Amino acid sequence: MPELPDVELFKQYIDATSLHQKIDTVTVKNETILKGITAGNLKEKLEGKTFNCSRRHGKFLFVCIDTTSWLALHFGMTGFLKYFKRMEKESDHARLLFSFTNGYHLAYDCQRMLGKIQVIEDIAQFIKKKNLGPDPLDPDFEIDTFRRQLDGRKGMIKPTLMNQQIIAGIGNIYSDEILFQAKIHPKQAVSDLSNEKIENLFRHIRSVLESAISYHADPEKFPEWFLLPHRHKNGNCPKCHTTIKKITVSQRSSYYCPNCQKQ
DNA sequence: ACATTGACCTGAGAGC
DNA sequence: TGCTCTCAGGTCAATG
Repeated sequence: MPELPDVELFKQYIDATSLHQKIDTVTVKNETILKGITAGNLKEKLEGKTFNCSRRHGKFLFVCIDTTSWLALHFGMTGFLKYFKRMEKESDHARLLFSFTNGYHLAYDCQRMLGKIQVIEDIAQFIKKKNLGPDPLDPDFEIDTFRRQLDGRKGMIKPTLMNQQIIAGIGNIYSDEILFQAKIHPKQAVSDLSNEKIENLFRHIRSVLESAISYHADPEKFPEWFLLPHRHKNGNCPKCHTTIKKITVSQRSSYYCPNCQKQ
């Protein structure tokens, strides 16, 4: 689930539920999701503190603890957050639990444990160290930046869009949606894209991600012209009704319309 | 420097 | 019912 739109919604969720609440206890249920910090040190670092603000870059969510530290959350393939009061409402794979003094809890749930939580000192430094590309919803991300990022690339467009070092936040699902809206075949070589195609692609990156957030990243609420609700076996293209095709592109399944997205 | 591959995890669902 | 196999929206290190 967690690509940029999902993580943006997690941010809104944490802002609406967990900011400005005193953390009473931190329970680490599975230490594998911690990176660079032990359960004991994390407890020590957080208990008695308050989450004051949050930020997002690509698929990372940052929650500030104090002036010199942030909690950096990554959700892997199956991570999400859940805020609840009664313990029987706790989700099945809660790996980390923040219990606030108001009696509520915030769980970090991650079934496959591919997500990671760490404590960092500086977001800009973290982004630089990971070599993350620009966030496509950042107002400073403009067409010229995008062109520069694609310059010299020889690979296929889909894996390029999913490369976090080129643009941060797009995964398997939304790359399919963006390419569908931009009418580009997932295997199209980046070097073969015309200027016009690149501009069009740039526009669709923003519009798809923004729309997805506004529809709560829920395929059931997506408008009819989205590919996502039809992105399955025997699905039909919402534009021309051709049967959606499934292929493998760099080891990930890709769905596209063979009529609208010609190579 | 860039592109591609396999490994890392767990569990749901399909097929037998 | 129970077993096995495949697949899943993530990255990362190692290889060509």
